[in-house]
Amino acid sequence: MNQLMTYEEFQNRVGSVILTESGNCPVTPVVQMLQGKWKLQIIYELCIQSPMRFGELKKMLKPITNTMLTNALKELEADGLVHREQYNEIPPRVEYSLTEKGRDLLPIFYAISQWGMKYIP
Amino acid sequence: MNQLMTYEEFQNRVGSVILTESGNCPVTPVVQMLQGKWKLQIIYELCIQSPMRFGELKKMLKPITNTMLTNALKELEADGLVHREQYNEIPPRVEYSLTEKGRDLLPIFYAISQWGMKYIP
DNA sequence: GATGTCGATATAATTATTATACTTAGAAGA
DNA sequence: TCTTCTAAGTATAATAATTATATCGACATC
Repeated sequence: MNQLMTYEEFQNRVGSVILTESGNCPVTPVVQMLQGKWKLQIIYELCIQSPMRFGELKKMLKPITNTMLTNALKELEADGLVHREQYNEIPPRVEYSLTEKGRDLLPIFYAISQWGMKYIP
Repeated sequence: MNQLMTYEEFQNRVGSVILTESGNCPVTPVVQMLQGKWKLQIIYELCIQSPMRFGELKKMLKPITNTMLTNALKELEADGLVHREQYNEIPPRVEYSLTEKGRDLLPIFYAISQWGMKYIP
């Protein structure tokens, strides 16, 4: 079982438990990492445009609060998905961008958007 | 823009806003539909094995509570992703399975598992 | 001076999730 | 008969996550 497994192989094997080389589930921890009301949406915005300032992200995710955006970005940075670049200007400027690890989540959004294209009216 | 868009086309276009034919975002509503601490994990379990009884699901998702499993399954059913089949026996037996709409989420889990294979130690 | 900017932080109020106990109708065992 | 057990929930209260609102800091502009 490796990362070159095709979708057809995945389909055939998903009936049994799929594990990484070290015996872990490759799905559950990722789902947990992306858990939280805003994380996926933040990452998707950064897929569309990157880098993005704090205020731009806030505008795109409109009803989000400062608290949640700050906390989510901190956790995404801690997980290595997002890079934070701070410029020492007044008023402050902070830019967020996806790391390679974060950009590698793009296929997930492709799959989501394919589903959405099919089922969202 | 249609659902036959390849991943390469998606990659090239994700820099601009991607929309369904009716002008909606095909990602955000799906993300919101799958929001909540347990929904993705429940669907993944049902990808692995289906149908599954309430108690089996509960065992697989171990620390989940009755309340959350019940509520999440109700919402997944309301969204047409999960089918609930109740048998009038004592003690009761209720089996949950994925609908076609639910099974079509499988590519999302494939993408997630590919990422997990690459990044989870 | 007074006001505005931007990326936060602080606090309290509201939801979401968890923990615990309980319900149901009958089967099986004592 | 009477108690115990089952499976799929429901009811209630406690805890955690999210939201609403106000504020900070250092400087620029009015």
